[in-house]
Amino acid sequence: MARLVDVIEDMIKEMIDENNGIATINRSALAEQANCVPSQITYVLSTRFSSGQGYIVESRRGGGGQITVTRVDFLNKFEYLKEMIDAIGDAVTQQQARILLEGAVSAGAITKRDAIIIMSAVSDRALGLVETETRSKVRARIMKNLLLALISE
Amino acid sequence: MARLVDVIEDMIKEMIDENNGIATINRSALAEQANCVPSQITYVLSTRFSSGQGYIVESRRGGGGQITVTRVDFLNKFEYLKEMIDAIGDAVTQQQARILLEGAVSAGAITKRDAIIIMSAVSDRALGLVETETRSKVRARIMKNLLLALISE
DNA sequence: ACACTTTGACTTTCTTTGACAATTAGATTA
DNA sequence: TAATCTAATTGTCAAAGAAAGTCAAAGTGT
Repeated sequence: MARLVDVIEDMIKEMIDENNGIATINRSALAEQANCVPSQITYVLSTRFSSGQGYIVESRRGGGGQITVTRVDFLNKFEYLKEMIDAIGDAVTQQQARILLEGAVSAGAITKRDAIIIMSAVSDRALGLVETETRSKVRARIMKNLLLALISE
Repeated sequence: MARLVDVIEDMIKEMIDENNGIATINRSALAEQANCVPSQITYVLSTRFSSGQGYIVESRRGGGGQITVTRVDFLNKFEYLKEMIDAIGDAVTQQQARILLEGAVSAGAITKRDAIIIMSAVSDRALGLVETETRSKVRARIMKNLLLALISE
């Protein structure tokens, strides 16, 4: 028979998958669903969802309390940004920049906020004073610097 | 079910938003609206609108008494960034940019992280391809765009 | 034998409620 | 006018309620 820990682990992972990388758990409700005591959930969380395993677990006690489990993918994020920097290369147009940033957001590599910030720095409006011949090159350079700053922080 | 505290917190924040950063509250009326005892309002105020969270709460008892909640952080931040944009003007050197950003961080107007990001976009390294005569002007333009993006987010 | 699971009693934290106290503006009275 | 009363407000505090956390003892599988 499958071990309880495994059952619960799967349940939580499924919740995470179904919900964009974030599961919001009501401990006692989940315990009831899995037919076990609430502290079992705590046990699974601490043995299978540690930060070393790529998860962030936050919780609140008291009325309306809850546990949230977030899956973070540092490696992928890092890889993604590196590839993005490659893709930018020596020059990038405003359109290309926008597309790259949108892709990064939906891949979860950067936040929407950061995308907006970066876009505001490399828009044609921001770079209006740069001659059109070099503009795409300047844009590429700024954008790569911004992405590197995001990575190494 | 949504927590009562959260509901009330949102109600108050909405009032603040709708009214220029200042909410004037009648405790018992708000309690009735939220379907709770008046002291619940007091509880929310003390746990969610402390000065550490950027709010000033003042009150008066007795006939015609009331509670006012003022948001300070956002206003100050906003003002600070506006002045910063003024200070940048048409042109700004790398040194000046760094000093302005450090000031903004210690004033709490922007986070250290954002300062690093902005600096990475306006450093001489990022703007290396821009001719030296126009570089300070380009830098000013990018920096102002970035700050505006921060403000309006 | 050992490491890992499962259970449950007890603890800690946060929220909700209600009774009672303090304060104030305005009306009433001496 | 000055003092007093009254009604309208907010403040305080402790108890009850609603989660999640801890830890040690008992159970299981290899």
